[in-house]
Amino acid sequence: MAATDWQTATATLRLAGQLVDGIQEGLAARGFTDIRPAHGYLFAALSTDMTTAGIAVALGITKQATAQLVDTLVERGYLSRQPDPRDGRAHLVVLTDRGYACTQAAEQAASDVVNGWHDQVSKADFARFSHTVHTIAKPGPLRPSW
Amino acid sequence: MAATDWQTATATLRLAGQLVDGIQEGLAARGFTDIRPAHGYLFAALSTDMTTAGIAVALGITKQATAQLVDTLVERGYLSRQPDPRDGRAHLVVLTDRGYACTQAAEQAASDVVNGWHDQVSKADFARFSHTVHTIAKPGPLRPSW
DNA sequence: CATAGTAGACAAGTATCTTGACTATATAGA
DNA sequence: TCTATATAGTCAAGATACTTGTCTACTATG
Repeated sequence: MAATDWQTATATLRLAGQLVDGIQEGLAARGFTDIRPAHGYLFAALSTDMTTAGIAVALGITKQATAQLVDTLVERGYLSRQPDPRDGRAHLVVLTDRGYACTQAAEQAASDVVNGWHDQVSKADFARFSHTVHTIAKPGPLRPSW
Repeated sequence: MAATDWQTATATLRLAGQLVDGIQEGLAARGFTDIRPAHGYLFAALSTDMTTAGIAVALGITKQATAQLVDTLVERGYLSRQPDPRDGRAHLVVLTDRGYACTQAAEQAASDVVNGWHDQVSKADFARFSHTVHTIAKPGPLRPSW
């Protein structure tokens, strides 16, 4: 029996929810208990030498919301703000060692979850699934699902 | 080049986010502009003759949070509360006509998004994708991704 | 050098949850 | 039947993750 589009949609949403929960649990198991999913999305958007405004664009949220998340992560020792040598108004947001360790742990936790998927279907099915997801998920900001 | 597990994970999260955004836009296009994703999750959890407490279990959130969402949807004309003939403490939450129309619109909007996926890959790839998603997404509450 | 644009901070408000405490009703056991 | 316990729902307060609006300091353009 073929699944309806609606069933495919809800299964996709459940899968994403379970992935987020799995990453969250994996981070907690690795000692990062003060990180929430929203912080993970920020980490994922972070590349080198980004300003708050740049992160806001990458995340698709406002500068103010970004600044609040960055504030929290600076307080908790995951990020620091450095003056931008090329712009007196701006600060560059950089990962601390702890922040880098956290991103590594998050990637491992995500990998563990995806490996669990791998074990439930054939190698060929998983490869097709992965390929299809990459094909149909448009590039763009990685944001919370609301 | 095979994608890493991390890339598969992030693509899955982007896909889910785009699905939620698409449903949201589809609902707005059909005239339901005062519905938010959290309300959609509640609609999805709703079957006939459910109490607030039952919905809370189905959604995986507290009774209080459920009651607040139901309050909002009653105010906006999507739901009504009826006394439960079998339990003097309880109220049955039922869809109004408008609420039913909204769930239909949401399913159509979701279907439109999934059809967009369909068009980007072969029929066989989509069928495998759909099957794999159903296999690896564990049953359980359909909740927001954080 | 004047003007317009951008980075970020400050303040207030909204949506979606949480925990804790409470009332009213239901149910199960002595 | 009476009592103890569990459950449905409400009220209140607080946390998190956003929003809009406003403002200052600095940059860039012409």
